[in-house]
Amino acid sequence: MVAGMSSSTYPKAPRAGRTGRPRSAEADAAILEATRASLVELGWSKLTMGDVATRAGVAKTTLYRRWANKNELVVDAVAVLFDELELPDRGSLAADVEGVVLQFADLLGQPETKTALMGVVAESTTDEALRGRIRSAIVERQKRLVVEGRRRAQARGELPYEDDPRAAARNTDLIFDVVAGAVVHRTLVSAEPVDAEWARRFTALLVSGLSSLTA
Amino acid sequence: MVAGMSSSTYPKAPRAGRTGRPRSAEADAAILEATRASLVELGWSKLTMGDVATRAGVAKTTLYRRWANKNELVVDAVAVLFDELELPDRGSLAADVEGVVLQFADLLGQPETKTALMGVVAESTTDEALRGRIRSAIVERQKRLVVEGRRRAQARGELPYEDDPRAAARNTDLIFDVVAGAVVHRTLVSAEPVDAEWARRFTALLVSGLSSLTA
DNA sequence: TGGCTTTCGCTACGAGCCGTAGCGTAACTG
DNA sequence: CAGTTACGCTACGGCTCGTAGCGAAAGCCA
Repeated sequence: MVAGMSSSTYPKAPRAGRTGRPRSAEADAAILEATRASLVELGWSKLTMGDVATRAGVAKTTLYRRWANKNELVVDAVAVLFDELELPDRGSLAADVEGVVLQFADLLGQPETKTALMGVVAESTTDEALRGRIRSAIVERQKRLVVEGRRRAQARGELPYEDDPRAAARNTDLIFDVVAGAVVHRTLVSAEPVDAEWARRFTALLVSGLSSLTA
Repeated sequence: MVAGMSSSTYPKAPRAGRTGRPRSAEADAAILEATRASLVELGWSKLTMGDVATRAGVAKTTLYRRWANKNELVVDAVAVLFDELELPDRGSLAADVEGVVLQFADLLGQPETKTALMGVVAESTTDEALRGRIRSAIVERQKRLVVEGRRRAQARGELPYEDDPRAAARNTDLIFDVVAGAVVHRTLVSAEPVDAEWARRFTALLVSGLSSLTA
């Protein structure tokens, strides 16, 4: 847990003034927890604001004081789960890749994570604001894992240094999309498990390319 | 257009008997077309059965005679779009990969495709039957592109032959998840364009591995 | 041709959810 | 204490869902 910056930044910020009764932090936590629980049981389309309110032991109006709609609520409810991702130094580039792949797969193995992630992505295809929210809350944060992994590999001499910062950024984006995309596709579209053996074979492909598959 | 086997296999099959008024083929086409149009304008969550019926010039009850719910309808409406994917021989493994990546990116560039694909995937995380429907209608069909591409590359001497059929199948699945996953993630999650330059760099990474990125 | 079967468009309906308004009460500030 | 804001609760109009029932249309078969 490094970041922790998931402060209570609602879409609907409380009035700038400082007086009056403050919003209940317990209600915040209860609502987000109830949202995750409801996602697990009901899935994306059958999740209702009324059900979340009931589970959280909170009035429905309290939800609407904080979030304007279902999409905003679910993004916030799930974003904190991604904060758990870490990248401890496992000694080699391949070991680092394998480790983060398995870690990400565990995260996507949780029903609320995969349901919510795909749901908000689907909505974001017709909602520009939501797209930006996903990018800042999830995508940009996770890229740090790639940056860190490359930096270590370069220090070990496993990868060449990249002088042009723009090219380095492009490579970071590319690697991120390949790693995250493969795990997401394997887990959610192909609906096959990401186990240690798959992680090992994927890492070999990523590090050495197609010709390495039968080696 | 090779397959074409997207015959009118409704979830709700007409009564096995052969007598009586047949279902209107024009209505079928109009409904599926209206579904795609509605996806573009309204997105996944705001698409309603009544709206689709109105657009198609058809009674709402006619929809429910064919499809039990929104998920089934959308899967069928979008599945045919994937039939357009081809894999012409472009002379080399790299060229074949680049070609199919750009082709797949074009497909995902259509609003109805990305909205529908992510929407049904999200629903499939809590719907086993829908998951199977996606696998058979989309995943398994597209894998043929990978099989064909590998076969050609082996014939050219670009890739070694694989004796063990089980290992070959595992490699096919792996490559499929990496290619499709990267394109989907780049397009929908990172929300960045898949252009010719990205396709070229992705192909280099896939064929030769991480160390090739700065070459 | 007539009889049988199934689909069609149409209308109507109960049920459920959405998002908001209004009220009295609770909590915190100066 | 007065002022301000959040809270729980109730109620509401509006929309969508999925189904039922009707008469008419469109096929098949004797």
